[in-house]
Amino acid sequence: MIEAALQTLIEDGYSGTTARAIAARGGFNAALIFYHYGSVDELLLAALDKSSRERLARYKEALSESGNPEEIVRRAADLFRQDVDGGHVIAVTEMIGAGLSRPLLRDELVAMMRPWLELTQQALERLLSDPSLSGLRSAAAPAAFAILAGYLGLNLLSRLMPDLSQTEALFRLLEQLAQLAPPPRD
Amino acid sequence: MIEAALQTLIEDGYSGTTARAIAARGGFNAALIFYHYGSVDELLLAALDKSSRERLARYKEALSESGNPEEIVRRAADLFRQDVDGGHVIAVTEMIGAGLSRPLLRDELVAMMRPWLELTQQALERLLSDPSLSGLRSAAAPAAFAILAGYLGLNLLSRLMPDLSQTEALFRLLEQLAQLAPPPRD
Amino acid sequence: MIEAALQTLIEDGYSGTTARAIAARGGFNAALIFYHYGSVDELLLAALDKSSRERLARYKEALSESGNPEEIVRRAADLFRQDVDGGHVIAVTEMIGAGLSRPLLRDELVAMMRPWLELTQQALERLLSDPSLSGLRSAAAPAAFAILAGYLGLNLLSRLMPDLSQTEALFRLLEQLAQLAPPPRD
Amino acid sequence: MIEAALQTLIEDGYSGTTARAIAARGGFNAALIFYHYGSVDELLLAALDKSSRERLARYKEALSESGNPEEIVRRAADLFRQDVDGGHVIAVTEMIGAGLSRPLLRDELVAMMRPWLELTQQALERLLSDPSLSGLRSAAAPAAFAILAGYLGLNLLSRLMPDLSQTEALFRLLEQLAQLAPPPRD
DNA sequence: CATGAATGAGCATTCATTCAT
DNA sequence: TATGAATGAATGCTCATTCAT
Repeated sequence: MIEAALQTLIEDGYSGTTARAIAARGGFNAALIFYHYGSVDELLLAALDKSSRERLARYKEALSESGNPEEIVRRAADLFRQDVDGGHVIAVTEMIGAGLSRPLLRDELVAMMRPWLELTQQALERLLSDPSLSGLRSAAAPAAFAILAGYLGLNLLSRLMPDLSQTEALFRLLEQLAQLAPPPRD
Repeated sequence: MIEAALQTLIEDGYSGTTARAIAARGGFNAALIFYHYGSVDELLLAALDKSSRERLARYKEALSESGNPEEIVRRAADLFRQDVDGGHVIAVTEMIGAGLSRPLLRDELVAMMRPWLELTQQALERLLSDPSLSGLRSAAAPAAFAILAGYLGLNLLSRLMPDLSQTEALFRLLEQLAQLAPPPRD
Repeated sequence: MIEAALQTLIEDGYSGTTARAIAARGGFNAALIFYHYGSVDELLLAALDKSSRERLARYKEALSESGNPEEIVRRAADLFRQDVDGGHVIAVTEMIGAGLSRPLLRDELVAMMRPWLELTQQALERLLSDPSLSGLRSAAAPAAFAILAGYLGLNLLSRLMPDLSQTEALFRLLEQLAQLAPPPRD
Repeated sequence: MIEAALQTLIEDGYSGTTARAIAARGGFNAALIFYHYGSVDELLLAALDKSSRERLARYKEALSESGNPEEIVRRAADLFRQDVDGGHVIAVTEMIGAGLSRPLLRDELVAMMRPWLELTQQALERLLSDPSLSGLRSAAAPAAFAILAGYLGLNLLSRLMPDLSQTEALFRLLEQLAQLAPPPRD
């Protein structure tokens, strides 16, 4: 059910994700959605939450494994590629777009995004922990925000104009930049 | 009419931007939308196009005025702030979200985004024209793409979670980074 | 539901047979039409199909019962009178008029008319089976077509100008003509 | 204007014959229809009336020219073919279908049909004027009604199912039958 | 005469949601 | 737990008609 909701969200967009469309994809009765989740939005939120948790766990693992900055960037980029290909990012983006003008949705989405912000910020702080970079330490919070924003925006643009997408070139660029960073000490 | 459409798009999101909602805001009959534009989407596209052109012109002007990188970043940041406050970016983002699963919409939106991509890339190429940065010259295209993506993502996140927004800190960070860049020679 | 659709078609014509008009007559919600039939036209087609089948069965029975030509004509005329009074023919005619410029409708209507053409042709061939009429045998197909056309046209005209209708006189005439035909042999 | 109305009626059916559609075909402003005719239906009626008069005159001429029954049938059949091909009959039929449930339309249409009924009846009476056919003289009125009905019904069916149409075979049959009739005496 | 713009009513259709079973 | 049927409120869109110019 959650799977069907997510897939519909990814393929048909928020406005195409009707109770009937989800039910048709999942092969169950549309009324079940209301029986189990109360509303379409709540099912969508539950689906997104599950997907978010699972992916967050994988990112945590990838970032916690030791390695030099270059490797970390590469691992994160790999995960990002998987997420983009799997449509997970688009699902988040669709919900955010819809949630902007729906306070209830928004609050839930914010709660869902928070751990991502924290994870990113921690990862950055670790990268910037080298004494030579102490001047950049205060940049961790805004940079984390920017990375998350880029994560969404990049996916949005890549989907909109796949022909002009520069996402791959961008990842290679980031990997090069990461080589300039000092290796972790731990 | 275009004004009413844009405002509705900004305040109520794409799915809330119905012909009747636009008409109510603008104080005219909903049928007029179809008389003049044929469909709601076409009105929205026309509105977005107008808004996009106007803003693009202002950015072009701001970027073409001479100045060191720091000033250019500051001017661009000022424009971005205005756009975010005015909701222009959110209008684009809403349309992109909607256009993802609507090929007709998508094509028009891509055409609308292209000049922005070009403008950004040209500006970057000028910034990177200093011989000392020749190694980064090939980065202009992916970086332009990333900047546009950040432009959208940042606005999306800022709207979603205004309390956690780091946009201002980010701009200050960028201005600091810009100080490191070599000044233009011309 | 089918009943309400048919009655509305008969009384209000094709263009008056809106989902709301049908629902109002039947005392149910208009959305039900789309839930069960997908579209107004499909409901109309289903209604017409049911009516057509039922009446076809009755004609088949009436024509298969033995009797001399005069009796057969009389039985057919009786059925025709019932159909005209019940409005069944007008329902068909309205749909045909509408189907002329709607390919999908037309195909279904043609399929619905075919068995009538066949039944009429078979009945005529039986009437013309007498050796003395062998010269007319090839007339069965065009005559069947003409009879069906007359069936529709007569009803159309009778409805349009009931005061000038000569349908009854026509039936009496046909019965007289039938007396001239040789009785069946079997 | 009248031409555009007629063509639209023929090609798009009554329900497709909107003020806009007529205006688009004729290349004039839709409001003109209301300025000159008051309503779409009135324009349609005027168009039909003009067409009816013109064709009636031609039939009158064809039937009044001397000739044996066979020739008369052939001339009438030729005119019928022209009318069917030109769509004139379909225009009448569409209007009749629409007029059935619109009393105002109906009255006008009846007035328009009357001279056709009279013409047909007179032609029949002339054909039946031979003393040997005195028994059939009372058949002229119902037969005229039947012929008019067949005229409409045949065209309706021919348009609906052109592949199965037997109209041509029917005309040949009628011409053969006409050979059996006694030649006129005049 | 002619037109572009405007309007209110109406239409097919869809949707989230409810409810009896 | 699950479902088919039902409903009221929307939605995009079209239409005949009007009106100011």
